[in-house]
Amino acid sequence: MNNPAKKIESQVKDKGLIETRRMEIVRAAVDLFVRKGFHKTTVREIAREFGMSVGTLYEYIRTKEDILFLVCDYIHASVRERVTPFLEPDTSSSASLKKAIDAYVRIIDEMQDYIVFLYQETKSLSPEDRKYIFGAEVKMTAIFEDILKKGVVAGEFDIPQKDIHLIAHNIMVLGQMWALRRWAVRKKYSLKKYIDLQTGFILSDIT
Amino acid sequence: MNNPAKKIESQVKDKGLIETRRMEIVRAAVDLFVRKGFHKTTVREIAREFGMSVGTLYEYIRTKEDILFLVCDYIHASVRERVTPFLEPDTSSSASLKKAIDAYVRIIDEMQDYIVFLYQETKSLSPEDRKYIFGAEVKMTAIFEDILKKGVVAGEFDIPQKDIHLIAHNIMVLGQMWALRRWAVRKKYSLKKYIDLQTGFILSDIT
Amino acid sequence: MNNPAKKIESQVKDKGLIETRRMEIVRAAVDLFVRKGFHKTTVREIAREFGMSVGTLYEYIRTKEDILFLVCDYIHASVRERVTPFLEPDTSSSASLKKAIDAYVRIIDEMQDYIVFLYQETKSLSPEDRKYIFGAEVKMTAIFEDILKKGVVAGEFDIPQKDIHLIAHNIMVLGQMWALRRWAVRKKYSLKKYIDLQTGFILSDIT
Amino acid sequence: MNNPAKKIESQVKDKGLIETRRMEIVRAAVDLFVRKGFHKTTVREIAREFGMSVGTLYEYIRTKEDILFLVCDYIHASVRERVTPFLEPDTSSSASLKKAIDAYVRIIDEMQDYIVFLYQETKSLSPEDRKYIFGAEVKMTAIFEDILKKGVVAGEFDIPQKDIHLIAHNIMVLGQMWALRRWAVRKKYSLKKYIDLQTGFILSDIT
DNA sequence: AATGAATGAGGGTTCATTCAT
DNA sequence: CATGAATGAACCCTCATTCAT
Repeated sequence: MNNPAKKIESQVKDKGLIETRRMEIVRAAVDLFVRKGFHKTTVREIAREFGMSVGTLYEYIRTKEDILFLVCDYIHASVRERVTPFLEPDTSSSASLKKAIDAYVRIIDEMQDYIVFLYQETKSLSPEDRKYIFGAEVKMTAIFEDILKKGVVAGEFDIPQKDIHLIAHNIMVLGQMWALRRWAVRKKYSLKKYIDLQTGFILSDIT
Repeated sequence: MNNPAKKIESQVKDKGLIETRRMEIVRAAVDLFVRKGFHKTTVREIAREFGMSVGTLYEYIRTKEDILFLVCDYIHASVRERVTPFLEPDTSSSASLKKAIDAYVRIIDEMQDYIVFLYQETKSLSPEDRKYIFGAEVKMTAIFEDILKKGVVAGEFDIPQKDIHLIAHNIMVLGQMWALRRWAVRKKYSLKKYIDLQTGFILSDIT
Repeated sequence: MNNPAKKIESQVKDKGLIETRRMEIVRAAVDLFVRKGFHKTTVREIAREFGMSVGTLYEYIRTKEDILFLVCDYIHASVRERVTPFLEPDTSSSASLKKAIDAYVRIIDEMQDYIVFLYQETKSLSPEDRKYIFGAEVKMTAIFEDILKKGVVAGEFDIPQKDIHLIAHNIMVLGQMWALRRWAVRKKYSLKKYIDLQTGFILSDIT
Repeated sequence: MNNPAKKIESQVKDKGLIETRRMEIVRAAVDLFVRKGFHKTTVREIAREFGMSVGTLYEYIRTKEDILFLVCDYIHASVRERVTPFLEPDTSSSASLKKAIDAYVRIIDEMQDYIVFLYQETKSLSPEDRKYIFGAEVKMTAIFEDILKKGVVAGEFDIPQKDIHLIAHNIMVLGQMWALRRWAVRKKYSLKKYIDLQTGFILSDIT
């Protein structure tokens, strides 16, 4: 999928195999982590899910926290990867924005457990890894910043240069909110309704 | 401060003493939790900070998770308690709302570590306790719903009945975002600027 | 017995209890270590021998290496303690020396397994602890240096000042040799014969 | 170099190759062992140093302990091999002895780390292997016994038949002491001075 | 003959909780 | 009510050895 900047050491030499196995590890771990939390998931459980022995698991990582990093990175990359196809310019800037927000929130809807997990366990990463993950969040935010900027240039959006950053963050948060506050928001609003309303609010802020 | 609906069992009979001691426990635990996370904080450490023995600590709680619950409850109660004084009706509904948001975000700013903690560790609570904590969040949200409703009744705000709920949540989130995304938002905006901008967006949505 | 300069941290507060328990730990560990070697002895085994749980064991030490240190210290202290009574000045310097060597070698004979162990496992100590243990060896050597010096002062021994140190070491080694090379030396010499011969050699060097 | 009496099984048929490879293994392992100790050195590390895979390594040995045996044997053989050239009879028995001791201690000085290692890790060998290594020590001791016996026969040394054995051991120990007690002895004596003094003591015992 | 990924038993250590005093 | 020593299950991780390729 992607190649984390951070290099995790491995006993195994075959690069391709490392890639494959790590993907398997992530897939095994992510659901366990989401269901039980990072701390309550055992390395043994991951290995079992992974379908291999603990020993083999440790051939591909150094510590349990490496798995957490791999998982966090995977989630972020997945979101970005899945949003990307919906980012081609549309008939108008607001159409582009609408489409992007729509795709983004729908993807979050599908990955809600993962998003919640990300919010909760990022803090268990080492400062260094945490920084890397924040970097991924920044990149994601930049996607919306770009659309907004283009809209301003096109004369379609009316936003002071300085506020663009904040609105991009607001869009990010509005998406995450669908996952983080699902216990409340879902009771009253369907996904479609939620997207419509929130998109409306954003557009009213910038036009 | 407040009396958690949920009754945590205790070996001790004296109700007043229970109250006092639990407050001490919370104060000892909260900083430890915030600094190191729930899982990485040991009961021993809490007892040491608490100034009493582990044995005594366990006279007032049943499990480590009880402490987590107590702490979560305490944080929530603190926010609500500190916001309340700023809720008296002002000259206009929008003035009331502005004042409430301002107070709310400023309090979050002061308690940012606690807010972040809440987001991260609530999941470690038992489903029952988690529900209780969500209830507290609902109550908090209701504060903003009330103000919005009053503004609608007063003819000052123009919001479909159904959207009020969402906007109240948006306000809640805008506050928490100041804590949760501080690593990004703070680089560009001062607290005052942030409040001004976000309040502006909310008002533009409802007037 | 003695109070190691080095303070090993403990979870337990009662100083007396620490002393008692550590003595029990040492006694449990020493035979296991001697029989199986340090690395092949499990902390679990020590605990079982100790008659308590692993948890309890770890209340009194920090790491397995702490046990090794305790054991090494104990062995050294035992030898010194048991030699001391035989160190009162006798009718002549050579009588004193003979008595001291005799006592020393006989004690080594009784503690031979321990002595061999000391030679083999000291290297597993941290540099700091190793230095401490060497210090004990130096003190022991000083006992013989003292006797030799007194004999020189008394005009009974004829040794250049500079050589005293080496002869003291030779005496130390002659004792340890009885333990370290028992597989060879014992086949040919009884303990008494060994002591007589070696004492003779030492005396012929210095008179 | 030499051919251990003990036959270590091997998957490989080619005898010459076995010999060569085992020599490489020893050379790879010996420094690792000396530096980190037997238990703290992993087979993986040895293979890496050896420049081949673990699999290949295991073609030439059965267990990690086989490597230890090979290394111990190698060290012993090295000492004996290097001492041998200095064993031709000299003008007199005491000249021969002096030359032998001098060579022996100098070689120990050069191989001090190895000697210390031998003392510390021999116990990790199987009883059978240990016996073999002791045999090597016996052979080495016999070298000095021979010189002493010749001196007695020549009428140059005056030692009761029975004591020869012990003196030979004393010479062995005096050499090893230079390595084992280097932390103490070296502070006061140069190698040359040490040899002179100790040789003097030995000669005074036997003439 | 050479490789190196796979194995899994077992090691040291931690820590929430209990209970005798 | 208070204490803190005792417990032991459970955790993360290592590493000698094997075996399919």
